[in-house]
Amino acid sequence: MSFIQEQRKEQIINACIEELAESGYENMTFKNIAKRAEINPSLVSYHFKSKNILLFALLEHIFIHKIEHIQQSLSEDKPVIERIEEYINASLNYQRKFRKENIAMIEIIFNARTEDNKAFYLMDGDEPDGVYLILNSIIEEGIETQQFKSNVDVKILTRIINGAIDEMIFAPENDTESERYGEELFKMVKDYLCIGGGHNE
Amino acid sequence: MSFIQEQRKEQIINACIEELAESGYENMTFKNIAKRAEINPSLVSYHFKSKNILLFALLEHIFIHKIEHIQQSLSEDKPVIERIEEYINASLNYQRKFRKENIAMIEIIFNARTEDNKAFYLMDGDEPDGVYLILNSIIEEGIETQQFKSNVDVKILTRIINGAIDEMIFAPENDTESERYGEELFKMVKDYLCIGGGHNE
DNA sequence: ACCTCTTTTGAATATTCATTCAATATTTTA
DNA sequence: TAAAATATTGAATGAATATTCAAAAGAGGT
Repeated sequence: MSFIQEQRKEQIINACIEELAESGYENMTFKNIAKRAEINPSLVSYHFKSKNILLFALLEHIFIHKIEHIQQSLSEDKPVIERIEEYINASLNYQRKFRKENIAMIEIIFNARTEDNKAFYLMDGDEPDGVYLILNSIIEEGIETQQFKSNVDVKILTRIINGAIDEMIFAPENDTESERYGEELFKMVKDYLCIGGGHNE
Repeated sequence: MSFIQEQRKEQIINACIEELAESGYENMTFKNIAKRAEINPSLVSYHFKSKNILLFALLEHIFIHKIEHIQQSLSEDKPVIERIEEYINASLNYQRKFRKENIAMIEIIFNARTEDNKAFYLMDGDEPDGVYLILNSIIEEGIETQQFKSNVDVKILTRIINGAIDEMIFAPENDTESERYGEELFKMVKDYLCIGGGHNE
């Protein structure tokens, strides 16, 4: 792919993110995207053969961006439980710092549909992916190295944590609230997860 | 309002719920609604002056339905902590039993926008409402009666619990999984919430 | 049976959308 | 520099949309 193509595609994708964050999915039309990118609407069609192709590219772009952000926040050498804390904080941090990307992601996931009309958010991959995969493997490592209780259900805990994190979307955009939220969530998870936290094994 | 109007409106609302659950927001057109209800598209316009009026009516209908379902599942006399358990189970139960209504609700909340283009899911009421309000007051009662720790942040905990519950949407529709999920979530909350659960107060 | 109000229809309107295409401009290659 | 490939434009197409409206059908009361 030529340099100019790369550049145009990124320009279009950025315009999409802004349009989505500001005006929502139903205003993410080729016309509005083009206006924001200061190009001709047909050019969007030219670079992305169809709207669905554009949506998939957009989603992948944001996914990678988010995963990278979280990965970078995780240390290698610290105890596993601390990496859980880092994961929670990094996720909440992403929501604040990259609110546009985060909202754009939500807009797509809950609005877009495949060609056979299946909602993105209801697609059931049996294997965890994306950020789910990261958290999953941290917890699994904790169990294997006997730092976490052996009877923990990884899938369930992953879901609970990510669900709690995602819910912060609805909260007002306030840094201190978000930090406290992370602290409390982590406290809760730690006691549940760590040996000697009050549970029967 | 005449009897026939009541009846028609309910018929239209039910058609909407089915259309939303089956085909999603962008297929919830007057034409499709009418086809499902076996009436003329203009008749939908006649009963609901605009699409947004229909959306609000629809949302209210489902909210009330959900709140009633949860309220009915809560006992009056049991200890507060058990009502938390009931709340969690009733919420998860609703998601399974009334999946159509639940998905319809999500479709609206994440897709619909006010006339000044504000997303429903990003509207910030400062006061909690709906199911948030129910859980909020249960926790508050527990704190006041000193059954729960005094330093618990009600808003944060409410958000964590509801977030974890909502995330189960993404799970495969499996009753046993959902029940186990509720059990684990409750375990976690109970230890966090109850005096003698391992925390400093 | 007649009148009035409500309900329902079918057609018409105006708008918006993604996509296509031929024509033009720009860049790359030889 | 000439030729070829790529990038960009503006106009056109066809399909789908919410909403309006005049007319028809139906119901209830007198």
